[in-house]
Amino acid sequence: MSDESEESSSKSTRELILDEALHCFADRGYEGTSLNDIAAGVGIRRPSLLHHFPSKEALYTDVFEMLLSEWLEGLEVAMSSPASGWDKAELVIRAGFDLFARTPDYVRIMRREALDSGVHVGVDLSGFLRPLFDSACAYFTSEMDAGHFRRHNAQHLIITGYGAILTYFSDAPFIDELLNDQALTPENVRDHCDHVVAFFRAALVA
Amino acid sequence: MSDESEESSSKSTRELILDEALHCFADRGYEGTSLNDIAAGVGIRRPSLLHHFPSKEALYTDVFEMLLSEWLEGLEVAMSSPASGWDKAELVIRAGFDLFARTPDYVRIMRREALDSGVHVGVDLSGFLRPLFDSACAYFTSEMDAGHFRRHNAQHLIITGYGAILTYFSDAPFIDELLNDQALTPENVRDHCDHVVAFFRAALVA
DNA sequence: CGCCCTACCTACCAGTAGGTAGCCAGTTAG
DNA sequence: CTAACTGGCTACCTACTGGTAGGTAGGGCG
Repeated sequence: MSDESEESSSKSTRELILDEALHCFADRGYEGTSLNDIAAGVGIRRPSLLHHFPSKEALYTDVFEMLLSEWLEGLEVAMSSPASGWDKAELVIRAGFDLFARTPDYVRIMRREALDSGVHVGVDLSGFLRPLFDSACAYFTSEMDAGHFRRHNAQHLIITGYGAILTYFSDAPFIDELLNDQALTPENVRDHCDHVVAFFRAALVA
Repeated sequence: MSDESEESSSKSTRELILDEALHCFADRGYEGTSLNDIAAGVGIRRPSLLHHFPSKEALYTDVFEMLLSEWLEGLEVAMSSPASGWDKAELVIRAGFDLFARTPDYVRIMRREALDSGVHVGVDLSGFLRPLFDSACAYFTSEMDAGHFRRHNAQHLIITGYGAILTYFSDAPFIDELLNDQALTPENVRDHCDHVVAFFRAALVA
């Protein structure tokens, strides 16, 4: 906390605002977050915040584009790996877990956006993600055609995986309560990742 | 629509308010929904709405208790079935799909509540669901001990299933865009249910 | 020195939120 | 017939929202 809220020296005010906004929007949603909340978290007044961003919506859009660029980068790297067969699927799953564990706030914002069907964000969310989705579909389809994976509908498969993986991070507070444990500790994330990998392997690899 | 917003004869105003509130809260969240929105949807003014419910929070809590009682009833019936082995697991999955397909608004409210870690609702969410969770855990553990299912960590397994199934309904608007199709048509729900059943069967049954 | 610019501030705006007070029509009970 | 209750309404309150206007301290620079 101390190196986040006070060190104006290392991070610019603009970056501090983006960080705080990310956290607030993830925690309480777009409507539940006021510009006063964000400004107070940074230690400035609302008008000063609006000096750096023209409007609440623009700030949110900037936060969301930060998210998309980080996700696209992280996932494309894993998905373009030269591995094949189950190795590649496992690599992508583990890369996703690493990525999401590093940025759980992003996951929660994405979830909220999916629930709101992209009302707040100006960018075309599904347009951004469809290339990833299509390439994953193509991969699974070709691997199933080659007989490396059991036959499943590739689109349904990816949606199932998307839900299974993202939920662990987006619903972490709820899972905490259900398990009486911290879902997002490194060892619990690793355990759950291992489980998901083993589960999907059992379902896909004959 | 017509038999929902106007038929004061068949449904009491109180019930009409609960229905409209359910829909609004599911669609735009607690903070994103104003009492004016709900009242307008029912065709009355805000003060008249507050004649039936003492406050926004009380209204929300009532909606949520409606949800919980319906879910508990629906799922407990399926889970207490005398079936065993994979048959019972499939029965519960299909019951869940039926239940969620019938009440997608409930799913979205539950998702929002999990994201907000139960800030708005007075009831103890995880306390309500823990019995279901524990009994599901016990079931899978005993089936795995008996060698009917492949060995997985039961808690992780259920969280994975919870995420995989709920997401299809909570993120339906987003999935619509991704697939260029309506996720919640009866045939698409059935297709996805069949996929999830086959997928989990492949993962669990040796 | 004056000039501009950045980054902050206080004070204010209009609009809207949730909630309350009190009035009024219709129905029902005594 | 009247009293009480129900379920609406208008009018109002306070608190807070996103956003703007205008002012100021201080740094860099010709």
